[in-house]
Amino acid sequence: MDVAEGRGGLEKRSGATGGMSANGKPDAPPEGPQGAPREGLRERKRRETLRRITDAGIRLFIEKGHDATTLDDIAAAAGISRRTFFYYFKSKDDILLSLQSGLGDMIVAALRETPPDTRPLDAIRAAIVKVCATIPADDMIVIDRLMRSSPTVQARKQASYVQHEQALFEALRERWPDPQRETRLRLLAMLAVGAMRLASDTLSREGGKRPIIDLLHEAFDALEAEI
Amino acid sequence: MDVAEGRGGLEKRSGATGGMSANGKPDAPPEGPQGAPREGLRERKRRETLRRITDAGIRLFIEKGHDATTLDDIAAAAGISRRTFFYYFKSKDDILLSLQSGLGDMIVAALRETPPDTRPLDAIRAAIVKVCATIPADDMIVIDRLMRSSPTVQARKQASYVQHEQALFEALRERWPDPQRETRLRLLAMLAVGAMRLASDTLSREGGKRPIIDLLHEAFDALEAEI
DNA sequence: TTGAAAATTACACTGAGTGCGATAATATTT
DNA sequence: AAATATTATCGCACTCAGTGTAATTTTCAA
Repeated sequence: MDVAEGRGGLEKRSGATGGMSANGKPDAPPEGPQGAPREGLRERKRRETLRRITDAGIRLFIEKGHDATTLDDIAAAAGISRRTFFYYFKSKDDILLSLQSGLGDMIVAALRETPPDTRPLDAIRAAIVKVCATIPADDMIVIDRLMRSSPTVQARKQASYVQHEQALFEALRERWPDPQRETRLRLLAMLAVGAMRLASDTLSREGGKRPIIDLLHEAFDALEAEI
Repeated sequence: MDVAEGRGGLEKRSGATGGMSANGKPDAPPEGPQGAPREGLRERKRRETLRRITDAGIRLFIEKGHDATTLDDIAAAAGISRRTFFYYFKSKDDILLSLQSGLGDMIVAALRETPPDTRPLDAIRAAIVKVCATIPADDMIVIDRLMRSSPTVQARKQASYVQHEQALFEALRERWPDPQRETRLRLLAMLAVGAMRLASDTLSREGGKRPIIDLLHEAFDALEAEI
């Protein structure tokens, strides 16, 4: 019983990127032409199973703690075999990590959709705010708490911030390719990811008292004032 | 065979903090009064064993790769039982991580020994440079390469940077307690750790062509120019 | 010397993750 | 519709990391 109780949204997970992005099997649907892709039975089942695994995992992590939850528990609760679990996720930890790993790409995508004449830092801020706004605060807090309960997961989460920073930097450089400013862009990427970290930490520390958007703007304002 | 070959210093490891810093058993010697602490047989043996384990681990990681090296291999090569390994290290990965984890404390310590009238950023830079100067470049590169060969170790390494940042921030705040500047100190800690990361990455990428000190100053200069 | 503390070990156990191969479900082609 | 390919599911056996326990030996201190 490491992490227990937990209030709001839990049966209606939302911004889950899906599993196995780095593995090879799922996460690459047939993709019909366009308009009415039809989505196929297989697709639907796959996503349902993915969802069932994720929900079962999170529920059990909350109920019994991360370490005390075995893969057999999760598989049983999700109605699949232990072996099938590994068809969807590379590891137990990836249940939680998969909810975080898509962030980097989402931010980069949002950055690209930003008006052409925006200043770099404003563009980054807008992209991050836009992405974070789509994630329910309750989910964010629950996931964050669970991640803290396992050192390995926590470490991988922090490592993913480094990935985000790298991806962000590359996206920035692609858009503002002036070599003179490369260092500045690197600094901005650091700063932006730092602001995300600060906001996320504060959100968890406060238990969701203030909305993540406010915390993000606050962090950006504070750091921007010092630059 | 993930990571193979490896040139220079390997039998003469140096900046190893020792094991189990977070566990509970070793790493807390009886500590004689002062002057000639006498060091005791027990101490000496403990450190020798620690060294044997570390050297055996690193050698095997290089020879056969991180994953292909089992704890039995390491224990056998170090002349101890498998069970005794866990008396010295919490996990296989900690062999590598222990070489990194002491950095934070060393930097904080060096920061405290800095002249009283130094500017924060200069103090940080001096502290980091001082600590990094004590670590042989060859060791740094080998360790870094090994760490990259295991995703878990790599993640934990990056997580340790976050710890360093936090420790650094707290040390700074302790010395410049003005609440007005708290955000700036946080930014400086981010920046400093970022500079370390940049320098360390470049060192590995270049294979040690330029000394770490130069790279550090370069990174600090570049980032400082943008602030 | 004697008794406490620390170090070493064996043994047995849990649980994560993998390789292999079989079978069933879905999709695609003819 | 039947044949064929692809994908999903599963079981089994295996390796290996890591832990709990308890016994034994080595070092230290009184």
